[in-house]
Amino acid sequence: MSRTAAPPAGTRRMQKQRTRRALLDAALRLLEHQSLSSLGLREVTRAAGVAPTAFYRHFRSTADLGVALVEEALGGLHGMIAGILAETGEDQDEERIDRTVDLIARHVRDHPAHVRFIIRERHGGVRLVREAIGAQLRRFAVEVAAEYAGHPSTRGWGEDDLRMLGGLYVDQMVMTASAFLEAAEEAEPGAAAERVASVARRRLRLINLGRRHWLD
Amino acid sequence: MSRTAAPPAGTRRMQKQRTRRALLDAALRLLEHQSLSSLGLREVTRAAGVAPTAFYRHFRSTADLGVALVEEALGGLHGMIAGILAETGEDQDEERIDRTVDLIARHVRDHPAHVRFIIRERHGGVRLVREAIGAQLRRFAVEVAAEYAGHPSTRGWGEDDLRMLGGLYVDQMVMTASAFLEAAEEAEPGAAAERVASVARRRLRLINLGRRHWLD
DNA sequence: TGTACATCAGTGAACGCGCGTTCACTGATGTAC
DNA sequence: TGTACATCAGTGAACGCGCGTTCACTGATGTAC
Repeated sequence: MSRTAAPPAGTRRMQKQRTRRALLDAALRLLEHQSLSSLGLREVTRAAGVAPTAFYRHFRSTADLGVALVEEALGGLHGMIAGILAETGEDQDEERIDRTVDLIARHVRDHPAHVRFIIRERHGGVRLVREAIGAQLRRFAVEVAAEYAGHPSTRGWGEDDLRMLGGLYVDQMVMTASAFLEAAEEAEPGAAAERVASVARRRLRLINLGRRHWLD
Repeated sequence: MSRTAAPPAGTRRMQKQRTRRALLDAALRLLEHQSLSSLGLREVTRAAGVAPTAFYRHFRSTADLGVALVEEALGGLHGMIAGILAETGEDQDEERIDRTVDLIARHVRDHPAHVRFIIRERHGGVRLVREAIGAQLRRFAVEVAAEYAGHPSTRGWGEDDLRMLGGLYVDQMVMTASAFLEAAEEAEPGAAAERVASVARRRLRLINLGRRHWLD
């Protein structure tokens, strides 16, 4: 182990990843109380503990960083949705509802900053980020629609109606996530979250009733 | 008509209102492409054609201006909702849906900047504005719930369920307004708007079906 | 293993610029008589 | 109606500050032999 021995391979790449992570984490923290369109490059690097110019080694702009956050926040979620829908059968609406709402609650609890970012920037002032989020949510809607396409409860539905249903479920999930986030800031977070969960379950129950009577 | 005659009463107040309007309009125009949390005071006064310091004669900050915009955008809408619900009877779901969706489409067409502002700042980075919007939307939800409380189709419903229903309708309307706004930016705005209207109508139809079977 | 050179993530100084806020002011409008 | 004073919406200069971006650099890591 001489002092001039070669360093372990990949050290440089790993260090770069660490700095990138620090930038993303700093941005997420700062975005709790402001919008992406007012997030400053110097602000982020200061919070991350690097020089302002280091930013450019990782992102071209804060908008570019925002697009990376969208991928990070939503890119890995596609499996999950299919998971819930596959695990519970067609005639277990209630169980599916409980699982879905629980999963959203847990996700918001575990990743509040990412969730807040998505909800805030979904209609925010940075076009590229708005479009990236929109594209991901449309993918979710298509996936949900595809899942229901094989179910007896939506037999005979047209393509358009299935896509309408998928979009309705996805929007409902996003609104539920948003409500859980707001609940966390109330006086009694636990009680507020339980109220949010109750409303979310009933909304889904009502939508499911509508789905089952769609072709009446 | 001497040159030193007294000016018409209220001239000063009217001129102040005109400047205030110019500031609000300039802000609305600038907010088409950015969020309130990145809107600058100097930016607004420049666009309004007044000195930066004139801003303080009207608002304490851009956040304060934002709260004024919320009141302007949503304050006058409370009558409209009750209007639709009162004009159409309980057994005219289809007509009520058509009227509602048409009214939203028209409102978005006539006041796109206000609608965009509300949708963008509903989850935006400025707390006071977020809370003002949330309070207004909760009022709408309560009003819709109160309207349905007297209807035979929701006889026997609990208070909680009625509020759940009101919130669901209001969220649906906001999402529809947002979709109309996005439609206006697509390649064929007319066709896109018709698609949005179609999806919105079917979503409301499905929710109405759920409502009618809630106590089955 | 050791050496010599190439790569490149992060640095620090410097720039011009627009920001929010303060202050004393101006001059038209409003009011009291 | 005319006069004298008060009010106050809008001005313009000045301030200190943080911004995004450029540039040449440093020194640890990577690579070829």
